[in-house]
Amino acid sequence: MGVTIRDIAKISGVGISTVSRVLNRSGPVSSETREKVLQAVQSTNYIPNNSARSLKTASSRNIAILTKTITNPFFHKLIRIIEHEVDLRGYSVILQDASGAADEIDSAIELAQDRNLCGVIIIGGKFSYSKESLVQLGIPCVLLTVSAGDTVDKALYSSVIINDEEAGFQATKQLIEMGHRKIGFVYHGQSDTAQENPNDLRFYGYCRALRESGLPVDPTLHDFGNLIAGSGYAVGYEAMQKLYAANPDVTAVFCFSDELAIGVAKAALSLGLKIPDDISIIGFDGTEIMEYFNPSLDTLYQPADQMALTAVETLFHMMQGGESSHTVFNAVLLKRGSCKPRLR
Amino acid sequence: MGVTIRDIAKISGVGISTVSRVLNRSGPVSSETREKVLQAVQSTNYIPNNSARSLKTASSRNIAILTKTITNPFFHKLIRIIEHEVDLRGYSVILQDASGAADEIDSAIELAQDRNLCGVIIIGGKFSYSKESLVQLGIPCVLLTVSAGDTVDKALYSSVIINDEEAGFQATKQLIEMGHRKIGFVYHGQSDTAQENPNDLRFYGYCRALRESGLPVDPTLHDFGNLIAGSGYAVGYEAMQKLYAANPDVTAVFCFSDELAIGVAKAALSLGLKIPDDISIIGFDGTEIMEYFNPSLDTLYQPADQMALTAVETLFHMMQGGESSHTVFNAVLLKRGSCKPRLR
DNA sequence: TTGTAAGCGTTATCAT
DNA sequence: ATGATAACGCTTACAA
Repeated sequence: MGVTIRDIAKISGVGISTVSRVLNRSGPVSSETREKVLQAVQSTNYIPNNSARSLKTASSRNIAILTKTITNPFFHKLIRIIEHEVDLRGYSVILQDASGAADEIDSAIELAQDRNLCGVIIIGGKFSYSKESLVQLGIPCVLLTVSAGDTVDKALYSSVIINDEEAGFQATKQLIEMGHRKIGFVYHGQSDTAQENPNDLRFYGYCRALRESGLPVDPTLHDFGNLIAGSGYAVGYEAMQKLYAANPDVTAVFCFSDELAIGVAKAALSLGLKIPDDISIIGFDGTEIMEYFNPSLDTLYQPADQMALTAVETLFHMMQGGESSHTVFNAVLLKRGSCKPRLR
Repeated sequence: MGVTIRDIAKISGVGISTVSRVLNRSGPVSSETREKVLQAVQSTNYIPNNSARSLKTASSRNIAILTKTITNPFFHKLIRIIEHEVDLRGYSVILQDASGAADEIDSAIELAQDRNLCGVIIIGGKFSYSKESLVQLGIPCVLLTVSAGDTVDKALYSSVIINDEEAGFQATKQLIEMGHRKIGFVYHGQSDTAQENPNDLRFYGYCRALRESGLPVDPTLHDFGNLIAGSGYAVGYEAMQKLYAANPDVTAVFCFSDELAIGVAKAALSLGLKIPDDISIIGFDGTEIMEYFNPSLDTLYQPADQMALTAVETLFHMMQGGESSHTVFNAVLLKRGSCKPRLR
């Protein structure tokens, strides 16, 4: 169908290996010859076939983004930036939603081998990583927004995360300092795995802040039983309804994500509560919608751009044989007025 | 590195073509032999190399999603569903943001050849399509949410769109029937291309409704000059500020997207206007956030699931040699109470 | 029903 | 500095 390297060789009157050398700068070529070849490439619109190259070099110039909770707007932001950065480097992004897969790392392994992937960035989710699976994966892997925990050798993968526990602590502490005593925490429920995940970590931060202030960790403030399977908005909405039913005297809610926070806020407003007069709300992620919501909502900003960029840089570093690395960013509290000191 | 078809052949004591036949059901194999081969595949965890297959068959089992305005939440929804459907069919999705590219169809052509793509779904944007480029692309192509217009042979591509003009007409007409006379329209500005695009089409619908009711098409109600380059939220916010400054007596706004509508709503609220008492607002897309915004906002729902599914089905139909097709869905007005009859 | 062998379009090794 | 030529792992005639 298309024009091949052989055509270019023929047209420019050189051998195919010379063409290859020109295209890949993989060897010495006289500037004269180089010109002729480049001419031919131009005039024919020649584009090297990546499958052939991939077959030969066992490297496809494809990296995959693997994700579970693909509905989260914050993840969209990450994906968008990753795609851009990867594109800049001449690679393509394969998007793979692992929501369905029981063991998503396995689907990554399969994809990696099948598609000659050069690397994988895994976003979010509660993945069950193990030394074995990471080794079997066989290609550089960066975990973004999650960590594999201390049980796995840190050299086997890289990670880019936020200081989840500390951020959860700070948000809660701030609410406490504002005089709040009944502080709800809305998240996706504590996980049963031994894995560290943002969900649990932020919860631990929440608990630590309460404990340090001598406040009880009251299950009715964070455990709402089974919630509907739906978007973060819907989950947050339902959680807030249950929270309020169990604790009409709740005065503040800290939410695991902005998505949940909006659901919580909407439910609060529907219950006739005023934000921040009756109830203070803090979200997590720092997505733009939080500013445009009515009223604007406080949120812990995660530097999505930097995190995504770091993930890509780290991945390419590893792809070039570099060491793995583990970066932790700090969340920044953006105050928009949805939190207010509690008057006695 | 990995185990190859030759290994499987050796292990199961057959020829490699037999293995291939088993794996692809591409020829007769005795069930006995088949078993042996399958055994070997199982025990070795053999995964065929897609690059080799792709090189040989000139088909990569990859399809690409090309998009410009990748920030739009409605597009995220489409992408998510497409990815899922494509995955179900054993193919992978390459995500390509063409925001930067001057001529995005060119980057599609390059990608198509380079990556042996099997098909492309192009979402949104104002692409400059031409017969030539579509022909040169050489692979099945589905335009989602946009059309190439009447100048291009409909056989060269498929499309899945919404009835933009009619929906714009209906939304505006409803506002008129509610008694509104000064109705703003916030969109991304009329394009200069000859291309049909949703932006212009909804605007035409807006104009038609006004004309049919004998109302003037007042530029100060839809032309806000140069707006900041930012998210839809930010653009909507600024547009509403300008709209109100020029027309303090505006009583309704129809927005091209939900994203814009939220920016518009936020600006209106900041200006001290009450929704819907002082101003009625309608968005477009039917994204979930419209329900959770405070107050909930009316929107023209686009059936994202059906549209994405249809796009994938159409693409695969074409990939199997089928004809192109052009599907138009109808937008449905979801009333949430952000529009109210205007009292004289 | 099965195996042999010839490519697919590259890259890379080796002579020249 | 350049050009044959042998892989890479697979599919697919064609032979057996």
